[in-house]
Amino acid sequence: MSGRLGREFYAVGAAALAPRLIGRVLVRVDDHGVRRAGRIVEVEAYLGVKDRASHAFGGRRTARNESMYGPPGTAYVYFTYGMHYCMNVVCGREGEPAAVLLRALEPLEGIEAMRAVRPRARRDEDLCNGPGKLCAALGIGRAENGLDLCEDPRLFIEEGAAVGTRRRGRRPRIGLGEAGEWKHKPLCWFERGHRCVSRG
DNA sequence: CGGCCGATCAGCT
DNA sequence: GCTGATCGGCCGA
Repeated sequence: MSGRLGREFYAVGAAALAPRLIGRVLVRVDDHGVRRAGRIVEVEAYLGVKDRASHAFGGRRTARNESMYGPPGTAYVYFTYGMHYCMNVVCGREGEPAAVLLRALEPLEGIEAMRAVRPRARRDEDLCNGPGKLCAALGIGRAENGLDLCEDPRLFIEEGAAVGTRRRGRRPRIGLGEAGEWKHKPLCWFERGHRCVSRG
């Protein structure tokens, strides 16, 4: 049993936090008190107002991305493509909208509960190998947007075991449109060779 | 395995 | 009216 990550862990820039999240464990305690958890194996950093690929580019602030402006350790969950949710961990200083997108998990606990809500995923490694999939599997949606990962009993991240540099890969972020120079910056980190990474 | 496409809505022009 | 930090079904090689 390992402890919950605290405020100071999240109070760094997105490019510093992102690789440190690899190997940690995202925990969701659902309405029935059932724990669903997964080891973080793929993340992306969104650096803030200067990052053209970020929802907060240029200081953009709307109802959707409001939680990006909250304190470090806030969950930023947004709705996209008319049907999927994606979860970010807000980081840096409060008021500066930086965040790390959680892209893939290795399912560890509550796998039956995950299967129940994602019946089409045949193999365990297909339950959480994408940002929309992991939110669906863990039951993370609109109601979880803005939760404080440092305090809330329903959603938090445990220390787990950080993955060392040798076992980490790094590449450009996935799924961006034309974000200029920002499209190609290597701001996606993943655990090398892990079967649950969304793309090799 | 890779490419195309539809689902469906918030935000922007 | 178009695009998107996506997914899964269907198609062809």
